[in-house]
Amino acid sequence: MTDISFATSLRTHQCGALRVEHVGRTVRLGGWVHRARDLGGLVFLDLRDRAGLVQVSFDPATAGADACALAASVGAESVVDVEGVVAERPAAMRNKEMSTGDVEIRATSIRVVGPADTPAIPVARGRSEQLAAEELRLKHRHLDLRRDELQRNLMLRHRLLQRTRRFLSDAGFLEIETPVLTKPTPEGARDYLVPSRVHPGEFYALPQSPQIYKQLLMVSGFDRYFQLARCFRDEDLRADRQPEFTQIDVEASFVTQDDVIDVAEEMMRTLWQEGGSPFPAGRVRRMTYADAMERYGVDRPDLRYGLEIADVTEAFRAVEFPFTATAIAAGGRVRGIRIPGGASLSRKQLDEIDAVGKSAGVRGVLRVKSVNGVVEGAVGKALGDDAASRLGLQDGELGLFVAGEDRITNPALDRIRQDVALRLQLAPEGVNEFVWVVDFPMFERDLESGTLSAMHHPFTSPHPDDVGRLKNEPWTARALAYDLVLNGTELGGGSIRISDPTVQRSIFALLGIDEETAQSRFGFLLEGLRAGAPPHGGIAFGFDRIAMVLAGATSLRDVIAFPKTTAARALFEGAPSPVADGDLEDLHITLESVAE
RNA sequence: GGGGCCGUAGCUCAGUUUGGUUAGAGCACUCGACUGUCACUCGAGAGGUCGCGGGUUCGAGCCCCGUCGGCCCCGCCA
Repeated sequence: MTDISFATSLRTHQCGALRVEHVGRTVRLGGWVHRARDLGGLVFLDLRDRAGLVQVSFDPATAGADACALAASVGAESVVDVEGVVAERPAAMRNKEMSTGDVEIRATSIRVVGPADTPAIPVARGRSEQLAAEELRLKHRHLDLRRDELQRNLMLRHRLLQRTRRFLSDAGFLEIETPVLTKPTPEGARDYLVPSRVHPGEFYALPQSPQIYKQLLMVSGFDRYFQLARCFRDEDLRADRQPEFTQIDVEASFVTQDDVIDVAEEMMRTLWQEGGSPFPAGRVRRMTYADAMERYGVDRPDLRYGLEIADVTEAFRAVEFPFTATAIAAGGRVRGIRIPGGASLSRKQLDEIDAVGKSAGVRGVLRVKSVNGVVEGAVGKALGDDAASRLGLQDGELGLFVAGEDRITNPALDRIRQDVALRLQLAPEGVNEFVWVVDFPMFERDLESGTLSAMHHPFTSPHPDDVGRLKNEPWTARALAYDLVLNGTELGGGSIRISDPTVQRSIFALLGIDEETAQSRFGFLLEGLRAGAPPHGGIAFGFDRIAMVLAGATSLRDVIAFPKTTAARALFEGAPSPVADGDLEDLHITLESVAE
């Protein structure tokens, strides 16, 4: 790191940056009063800035009685201007828990330059004291952001942003900004709409992603593009979902899937290094979507632990066993996971796991224990003496099986698998298991209506081997689409795009978008593709999620300076809020009564 | 749209099971004492629309209905 001077006209050093090497220097500091200790004659203030804490001592002999009195009376979180001398602390008075704990400032003067009200929520907190309720922390965000944890998170976020820019810029990618006021897209998530004042009845939309713009930049010849793009989606929120969020948006021309994956993987490796978290050596493994669904029941498998899904349909096929018979007869399968050491799960825990399965849609979870090579109970009776081997159960293993169609059992097995891993603490600490999931299907098919929708987005190129399937069985066609998954969380995804306007039209047709609709919604893209489009593709990463993972946070709110609540409210600034009638008139908007 | 948990002093919580005198504790705050503390210590004090509205009851922080807000999850998020 380069040595930056934080000295200004009003201070010589940062509080938290003082060390033994500064001993003897006369310093002037500005900072927040973190905590005060008034011993009567002596007064100690812990002074805080973004670099950390430093102890300032006030002795009547050096600072004078007035300065001591002022130091004793200044309220927590006030900003003070202190002058003094850096002194080495006697051995017995050092504080090993402070990075500045070998020194203190012997103050000669103090001024209160920013007096503070008693803080609504505490900033300085004792070791065992609870954090204030998140509602209050969001309401008084300026105070909450003073806490060490959030300071560190936002400083990490800054470093990750800079590292991303440097990595991509060094790799020849150009940072190009795209509009925030853009065109509504009926596909995908709900748009945030912005009314136009000069065009009555017409609206802009905030972008869900810069997808079409970045493709047009490829058409324009900008080869390699990136953007730390703000995106907006008006959908219900979760701990890992905010209505506005930041994507690392990347697109490149004359590339294949492997080219995109190579760059993206190297970028992730760089960011994990910046975040100080281990990134596995060598190439990130790849798994097909079909494989992920078969072995883990999801398209974003957590590979920190085993518990792979096994198909035991054959063991039950010729057996009269009510739990499985109807499912098999209906063309379903019997699948489940085998848990080494699963015998330690209590009856109550197994009932809870059963409830997890049921809430995910299966009729129940079959529990099978192998003890001394023998499977007891109804399953043992039905399958016979070799039940354990037919189910692949090692001695002492517990099998949890469900029966039915894959589309039901996959999500159930996924949840059961995660639930068991959590109970048995199977995911090792500090381990990062990355995996590229590739060969996603082109489409999702609604079973009732038979309509197709794009799995990734409607500009995704079909897999060259599956183009022939588009005509008669498009729902079996794979796409050139890929996701990067870490420990069961999707970090980002992308695809090779369609660069041939004819292909794009045929995909629109499959999605039920007729020529006229395609023209009105995506005309500018189609026109671009007709103007000579290079083969291109890209990827987008959820930057906030990456920051969250690397900060060790459990909520996106802890890595965003001013986040929204789960109801998409901003408690600090109070948005959204009603506006004056006149403002609405200008926008040609009349409200229906919202009073009710 | 649905399910779950939560809302009592500035903050964190107890009190709600089984309705009953004046709603408690720790921290913070105010005042006082204290010259080596570092979550300083000690003494005293102040501080409450029990989220809000309605209902049941002789009586509601506690029971019922509604509502607002926060968090977690399902649906949703091309």
